[in-house]
Amino acid sequence: MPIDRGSKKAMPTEQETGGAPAPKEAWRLADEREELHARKRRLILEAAARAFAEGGYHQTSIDRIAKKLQVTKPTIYYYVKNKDELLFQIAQTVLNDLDEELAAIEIGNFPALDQLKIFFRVYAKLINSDFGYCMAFVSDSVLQPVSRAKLRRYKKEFELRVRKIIEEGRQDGTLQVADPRMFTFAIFGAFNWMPQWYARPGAQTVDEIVESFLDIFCGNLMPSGRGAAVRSESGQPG
Amino acid sequence: MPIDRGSKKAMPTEQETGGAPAPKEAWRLADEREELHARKRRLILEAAARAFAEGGYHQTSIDRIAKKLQVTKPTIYYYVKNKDELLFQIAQTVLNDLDEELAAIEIGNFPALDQLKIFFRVYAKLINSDFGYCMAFVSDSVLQPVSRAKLRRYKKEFELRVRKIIEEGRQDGTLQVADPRMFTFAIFGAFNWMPQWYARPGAQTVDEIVESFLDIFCGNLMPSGRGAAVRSESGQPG
DNA sequence: TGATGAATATACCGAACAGTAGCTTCTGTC
DNA sequence: GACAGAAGCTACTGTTCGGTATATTCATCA
Repeated sequence: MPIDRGSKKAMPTEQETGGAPAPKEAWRLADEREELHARKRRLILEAAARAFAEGGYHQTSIDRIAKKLQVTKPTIYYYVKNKDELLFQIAQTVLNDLDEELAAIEIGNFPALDQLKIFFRVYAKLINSDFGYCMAFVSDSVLQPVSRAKLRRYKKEFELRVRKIIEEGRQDGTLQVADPRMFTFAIFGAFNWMPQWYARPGAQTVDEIVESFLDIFCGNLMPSGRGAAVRSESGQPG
Repeated sequence: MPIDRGSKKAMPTEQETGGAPAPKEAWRLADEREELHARKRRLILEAAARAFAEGGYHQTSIDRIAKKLQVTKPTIYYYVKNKDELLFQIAQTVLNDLDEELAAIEIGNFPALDQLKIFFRVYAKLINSDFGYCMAFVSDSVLQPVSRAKLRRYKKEFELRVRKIIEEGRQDGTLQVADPRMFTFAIFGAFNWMPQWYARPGAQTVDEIVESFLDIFCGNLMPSGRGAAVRSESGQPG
């Protein structure tokens, strides 16, 4: 019976078993094992995400994912409870990443407009990855109601945080926005749709596209001709 | 053996069979039958579109669609060749509708900006219907390569026609657009994403949302008070 | 060296479902 | 009223696939 995989790291805070302390060596090995486990789990998620993004959730069998990793189906099930779970974990991973990024942005005390731009540069990268694609396109309607509701709540929370930035931008006058709610939907829609038309090693890089989009939405019109989309603000916080 | 359902109406131009002409009555009845057939076929497509939109393509069995229509599965297959075909027909119907609308718009000699607005008012309605949703979200990756390629070509053609309108708008100065291609992607993305967040009988009507979006993209400042989204190029701070 | 348990494999089950064969029924025609 | 063909049904097939029971391998440890 496999142990509970839910707990993140289970860092053993000294010997819980009051008796003789297990040798350090044992703990180290246990940790390594756990890390290896986490790493393999991650590999599975990655293979799944790629497969889902390429062929769709239902057209992708667990067997196929297993074959890609050169293992067998039960091995997958050793690391993941369900096919659903697979998808759910993928989406959650993305949302966690996004959460961290957004938190960092919120802390750094930039002007709202800059916050928005920084956020969508990150967001565009993510949404064009296999993970991001799964989160945006695959996740809904496939999951169990509970997981679905959870993800929706999470997504909604995001949208609100971004909307808040937009509202700030409107108040300090750096963003000309009539209806922040609609604006949020529009800009998310535009970015979310990217993977539908953007071919990976296309003529344009993701970054170039992002700048174009930010131009469109944030009204940064270039005074002179082409490509004056100067990234005025400094780089990422960090 | 059922007759070929591909031909649209098969209007019998007088008696093809050189012999005795069939009585008019017979033709009339045949036409009625054919019309009834087409109508039923349409009902099937509608039921399918609704089911696909609600539950996803793969989660929807033909049996389920049949049950909704209070018939049995083989009946569906009497009208449609494949499950694929079902989806393909749905998408094609939408694209045909869109084609007609766009053609009408192109003919009427409006200014580009107006053309764009008229188009997206129609488009938003469509994309929020079951048919439109299926076209935008379900169709890809599910279909056979041939059908898929066909739809893609069709969609691409559209995008180009709309882009052309946008380019005209740029040239006559009614649209401030730096990169028409990117602008096209952005605006389509925003609209395509609508059904992901818009709840049918929501606080806002589709029309209201469309106007908000057109505001955002086409800089249509509303005369009354708030948020005069004057999109004349306000440079970026810094 | 034998015990333990993690990690992977083999082999299978049962359900769901697309699609079909072939029978029946109903309607208009001759 | 016999025929033809459209329209629909019951009952079945074949396959795919998620998921599992169970065996096997292998490293760690006592």
